[in-house]
Amino acid sequence: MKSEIEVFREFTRKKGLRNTPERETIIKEIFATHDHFDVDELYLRLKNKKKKISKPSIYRLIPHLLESGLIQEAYFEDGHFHYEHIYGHEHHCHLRCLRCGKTIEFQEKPLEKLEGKLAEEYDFSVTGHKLEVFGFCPQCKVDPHVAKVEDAGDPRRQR
Amino acid sequence: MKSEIEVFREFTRKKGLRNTPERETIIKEIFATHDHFDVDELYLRLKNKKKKISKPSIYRLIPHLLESGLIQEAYFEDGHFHYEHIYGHEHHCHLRCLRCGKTIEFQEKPLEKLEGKLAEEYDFSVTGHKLEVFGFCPQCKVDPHVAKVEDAGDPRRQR
DNA sequence: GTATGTGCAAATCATTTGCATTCTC
DNA sequence: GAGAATGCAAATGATTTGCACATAC
Repeated sequence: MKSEIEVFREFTRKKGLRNTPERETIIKEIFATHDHFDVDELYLRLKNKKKKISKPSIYRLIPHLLESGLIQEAYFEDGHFHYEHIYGHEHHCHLRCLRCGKTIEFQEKPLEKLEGKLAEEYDFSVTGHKLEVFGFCPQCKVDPHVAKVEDAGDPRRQR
Repeated sequence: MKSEIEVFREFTRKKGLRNTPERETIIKEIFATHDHFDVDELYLRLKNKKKKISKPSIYRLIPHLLESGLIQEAYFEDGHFHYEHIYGHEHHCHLRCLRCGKTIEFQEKPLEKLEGKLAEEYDFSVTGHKLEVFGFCPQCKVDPHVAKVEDAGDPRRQR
């Protein structure tokens, strides 16, 4: 199986883009953990490792990583997107509490049948999907009608 | 079936929130069309109708509408969320082009089995879901490797 | 050699917040 | 009458952009 770096090199070659050491450093860092990441956190991780990468370089790379299929948006929280790398890894979906914002990951059977149907019907080349299921977590559903809980914060706070 | 206004009144009563004419005006406007909406567009629609509603009032209402199940995030594009009202309407999912951002709505069979399983497994009270399928549209997949198309813009531009 | 990428600083712009006032319950 | 909600103006903070320089192809 090709490494993520190789996949990206191929992608840039095909698209007439350029690969750079900065980009490879960012990609390696993204794939260095199994966790989600967001731009700021990724920037800090790189900074801690004494890599001199600017935030704009990260922001400018993300659309390419999305398009190349290496990463995917996972969810939007705390005012910004969180991403997950999907190349070579099981992709997971998210169960989120509408009240406190708590997020749980779960695996679900691939929606391959649906993807195939959509590909045919709309003539799309389908590459993946994102599924979020909403509801109320055990704590928040207990008494969903109390005016004030020790608010864990709005699911959509900040920015 | 209760009207959306009634649903919201009940919600505020149960939660110890307050209902106001401004909020009812906003809710009515949201349900006045079948389309998606975003905050700015909604604000302008109200403005055109000579309703004096401020943007912060809309922003402050949205978390309540999400929690009450009247609306749901549809997708994030052009730097902000787009919402859809789901109360009393068929909810639809989205098929999006990773290249040009084109978005197509489609109906899918309810993922009820999955929702039930998640509810049980995680003790959640599940209220809905959001499914986005990604890929490349007929135009963009034709020659996905050309460096430049008459860019319809980045899917994730602006902010 | 040319066009693309980088870092920096400044600009954007959606969203949030402080505050004085108004209004629901 | 107390606590919420409103509008306004100002603040916040993620993302984008202009620019001069560096560098991949």
